[in-house]
Amino acid sequence: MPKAAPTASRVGTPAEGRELRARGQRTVRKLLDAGIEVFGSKGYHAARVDDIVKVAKTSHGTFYLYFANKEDLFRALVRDVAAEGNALVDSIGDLTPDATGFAMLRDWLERFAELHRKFGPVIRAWTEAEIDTSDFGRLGTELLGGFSAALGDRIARSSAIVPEPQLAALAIVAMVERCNYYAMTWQIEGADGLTDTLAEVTFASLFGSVSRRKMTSVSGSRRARR
Amino acid sequence: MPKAAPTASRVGTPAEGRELRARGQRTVRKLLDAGIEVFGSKGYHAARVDDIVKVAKTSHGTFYLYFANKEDLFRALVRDVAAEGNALVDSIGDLTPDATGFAMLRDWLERFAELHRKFGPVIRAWTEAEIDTSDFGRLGTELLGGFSAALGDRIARSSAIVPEPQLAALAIVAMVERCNYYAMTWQIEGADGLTDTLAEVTFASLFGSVSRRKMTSVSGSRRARR
Amino acid sequence: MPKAAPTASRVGTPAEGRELRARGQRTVRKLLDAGIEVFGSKGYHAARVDDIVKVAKTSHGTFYLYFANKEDLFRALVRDVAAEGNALVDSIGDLTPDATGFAMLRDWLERFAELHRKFGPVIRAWTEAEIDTSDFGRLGTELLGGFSAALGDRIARSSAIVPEPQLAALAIVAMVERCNYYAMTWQIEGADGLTDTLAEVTFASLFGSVSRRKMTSVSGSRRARR
Amino acid sequence: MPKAAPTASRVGTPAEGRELRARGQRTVRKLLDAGIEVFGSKGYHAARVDDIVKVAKTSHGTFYLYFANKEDLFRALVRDVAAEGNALVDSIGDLTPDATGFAMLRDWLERFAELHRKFGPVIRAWTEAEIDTSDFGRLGTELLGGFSAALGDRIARSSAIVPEPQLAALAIVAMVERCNYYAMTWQIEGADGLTDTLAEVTFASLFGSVSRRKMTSVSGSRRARR
DNA sequence: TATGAATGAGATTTCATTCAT
DNA sequence: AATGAATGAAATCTCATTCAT
Repeated sequence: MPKAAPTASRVGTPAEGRELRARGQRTVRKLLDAGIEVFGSKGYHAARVDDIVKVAKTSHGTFYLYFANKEDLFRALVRDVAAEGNALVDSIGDLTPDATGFAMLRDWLERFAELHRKFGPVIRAWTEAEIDTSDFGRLGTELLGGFSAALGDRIARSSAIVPEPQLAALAIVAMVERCNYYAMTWQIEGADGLTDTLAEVTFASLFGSVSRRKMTSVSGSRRARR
Repeated sequence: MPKAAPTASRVGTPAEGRELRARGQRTVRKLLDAGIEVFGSKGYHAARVDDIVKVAKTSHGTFYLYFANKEDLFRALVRDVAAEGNALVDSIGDLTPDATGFAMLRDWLERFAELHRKFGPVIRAWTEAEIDTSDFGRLGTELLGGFSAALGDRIARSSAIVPEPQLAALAIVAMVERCNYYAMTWQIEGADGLTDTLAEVTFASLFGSVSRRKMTSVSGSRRARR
Repeated sequence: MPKAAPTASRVGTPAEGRELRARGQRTVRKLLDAGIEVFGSKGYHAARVDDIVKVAKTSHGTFYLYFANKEDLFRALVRDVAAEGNALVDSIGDLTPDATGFAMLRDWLERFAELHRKFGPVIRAWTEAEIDTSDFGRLGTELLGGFSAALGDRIARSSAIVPEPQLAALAIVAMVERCNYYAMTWQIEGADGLTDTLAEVTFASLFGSVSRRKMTSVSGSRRARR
Repeated sequence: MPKAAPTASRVGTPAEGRELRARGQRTVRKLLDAGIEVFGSKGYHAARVDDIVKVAKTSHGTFYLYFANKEDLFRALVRDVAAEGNALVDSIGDLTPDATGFAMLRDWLERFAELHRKFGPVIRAWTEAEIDTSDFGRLGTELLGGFSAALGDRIARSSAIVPEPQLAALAIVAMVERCNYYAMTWQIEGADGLTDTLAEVTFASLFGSVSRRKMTSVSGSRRARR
C-alpha cells in the first residue's frame, strides 16, 4: 500500500455549508486518506465503513458527521482524481515526429503514471464501483473521454497518418490506463520500464519506430517505481 | 423427508460430480445464463443470489442445489471464459510485417472481440471481483498473462524491433482488452471500426505504418467518433 | 393488554405480488398481532422492530421479508382499523328524538367502543405517529372526517335545531373518540358507564334531555368492559 | 480550561437553581421557544436536540448547559402549561341555565382555546410522550383530571339533571380539548365558529337547548364545513 | 428435483450526550 | 457562557445460506 499522499478535498453532504474548523478539517482529511487506503486494499464493495473508521482512528459517529455514507466519501475522492486528471489532460503538448515530441509524450505518460501511483487505489475501486451507481460512472467516462479527446486532437493535428485519430487515441489511453493498473495490481516484474515501453509503443504506432535509440537516452534517469 | 441431498456442495460445473438428468442440466444452464446477465449488469458484489434466481425463474433452494454459493457459480462462468480464452491464445499465428501478418492479427482481434461480446459481462465482473477473493483473481491473471506471453512470444520471433517484447505485448493486450470493455460499457458509437483501428495501431506499433493504405480497405466505412 | 383479536390483513411491500402459502400467512398474522401488542404498550416511536419480532417469536430477517419497515407494518394495521371504521360509519341510522333514536345512537356508540377495544393500541399509537409522517395522518383525518360527516348528515336531517350540524358532529365525534381513548389509557374508574353517559350527553345536546329515564332501561345489560 | 461548569444537570426551570444573568435568561428563553416550535411540529419523540438547537440558533453544548436532557426541557414546558391550565381550572364560574351561565361557559371556552393556541404544540406532544415516560404522563392526567373535576363539580352544583356529573364533565373536557386539537392540526376552515359550537353543544347537553336563538347571535357569520 | 420460508451474522445509520477549547 | 467536534450504544436493515416440505 503506497500510503497515498495526504489529500485536501471537498467535504460530504452532512457538513455541507457549515465551515469547518481546524480540528474538523483534520478529521475529514484522516477519513479521506483512510478511504484511499481501504478502498485500495479491499475494493469499493468490500470496504466497510468500519474499516475506514478504524484506519482513521475515529468513530462511526464521526464518519457520518462528515459523509452521508461510504459512497459519499468515495465520491469526494473521485472528484479529486477527476480534478487532477483534467489538469493533466490540458497539459498534453504537441505531438511532433521527432525527439521533442517523443520527450513530451514520455513526460506526459510519466505524469500519468504518477497520478496513478497517487490515486491508484481510488482508480481501481472506481472501475469496480462504476458498474451500477450510474451517475458517477459518468465522471469516469468523462475523464477517460477527456483524455482520449485531447490526445485525439493532438494526433489529428500531427503529421501522423491515422485513419481514425479519435479511436486510435481511445486505444492508446486504454492501453496506458490499463498498463498502469496492472502495474499497481500485480506489482509487475520489470514494471519500471513500463512508461518507456508505453511511450515507445505509442510513438511507434503513430510515427513508426523512428530513431528509437536516441530517444530512450532521455528516459534513463527517471525510474522511481519501487 | 429426503434429507439425503447434501451432495450439494461443489457440484457447480455441469460436467463434474454426479451426472445430471436433462431437467437438472436445463436448470444449471438457466442459472449460468442468469449469472452472466446479472453479474454483467450489476457486477459481482452487487449481484444478489436473489436476482440470479429471479432471472433464472427458479428458487433459492434450487440455486444451492447446484452451486455451493455465489462464488461457485461465478467460478463456473470464469472457467468457461478461461477455456475459450486459452484456446484463443493458442491460435495466434505468426506475425509477419506484411499483409498476411496484418490479416492474421486482425482476424485474431476479431475473435477476441467476439469472445468479449459473449462473455464481456463476466470479464467485467471478474475485474471487479479480482480484488479480494485472492485466489481466483489468479485465474484472471493467468488468462491475461497467457495472452500476453503468447503475443510476446510471437513478437520476439517476428522481425519487429522492440526492446521489451513481453512488456510491449502486455501493453497491446491491455489496450485490446480495455477497448473492447469500453465498447461494451459505453456502447461506443462507431465501435464497429474498433477492431480495425486496434489492428492498425498494433501493427503500426510493431512494424511502423507499413502499407497501411492497402489494409484499411478491409475496414469498410468511415465513421467519426462523436 | 387486551391481547387483541387476531387480524387478517394486507401484507407489506416486500411480499407484494407474491402469493403467500399457509406458513407465510401465519407468520404475517403473528407479526401483525405482535405489532398491535407492542405499539399498544410502548407507542409507535418507542416500539422497536426487535420487540415486535420477539413477541412474534420470529427473526429480524423474517420481519423484513414481509414488511419494509416498522412504518409499513403499522400502516397495514391502520388500514385494518380504517376499513372497520368506515364500515361503522356507514352503519349510522336515523337520529330521531325518541327512544328508537336514542337506542340507535347508544348501539352505535357501543360498537364504536368495541372497535376501540379491539384496535385501541393501534389507534393510540396512530395519534402519536400522526404528527410527522404526513400521508398516513391523512388516513386518520379521513376516518375521523368520515365519522363526523356521516353524523353531521344525520343531525342535519333530524329534527334537532343545531346551527352548525357539521361542527357539532365533529365535536361529538371528538368527545366520543377521546373518551374511549381515556378509558383505555387510564383504565378510568367507573368507565363501564361511559358509553351510557356518552349517549346521554350526545342525545341531550341534540334534543334536550327528553324522557331520559325510559331510555336508560335499554342500556342495562350491556357493560362488558372489564 | 474552565472545567468548572458541570453545574449543568438539572438547571432547567429558569426560576430554580442558580440565578441566571440576562444573557443566560435569554438563551433559556430561546431554547424553550424553540422547544415549543419543534415539539409542536415533529412531536416529542421525533424532535431532535439538534433541531431545537438549530431553531434556537445555539449549540449542543449550550443546550446541555441549561437542561439535563431533552426530557428536562420538555418538562419545563409542560410545567408552564400546567400552571396556566390550573389557573384556568380555578376560574370556572357557576353554571346557571340562563344567558349568564352560557356567557360564562363561552368565555371560559374562549380562554381554553387561547391556552391551546399558545401551548397547543406542547399539549400535542404531551399526549404523545405520555405513553412511556410514565411519571410525567401523570402531570397530564392531573391537568385534564383537574379540568374535569372542576367542571364536574360545577355541573353537580348546577340545576342540570345529569346522572354522572363527573363522567359527563370528562366527556365535555375531552370534546373541548380534542376539538381545539383538531382545529390546530387540520387548520379547520371555519374554525372560528368552533368555540361557539362547543359552548352550544355543551350547554345544550346540560340544560337542553334553552333560548338558543338569543345566544347564537353572539357567534357571528355562518360557515359551512367543507 | 424443486420450492418458499426462515434465519442471523454483520453492515449501516442515528442521535442523545460528553468533551475540549 | 458558549461552541463545534467527537463518541458509542442502540437501532435499522440486508442478504447469503439453511431448512422443511
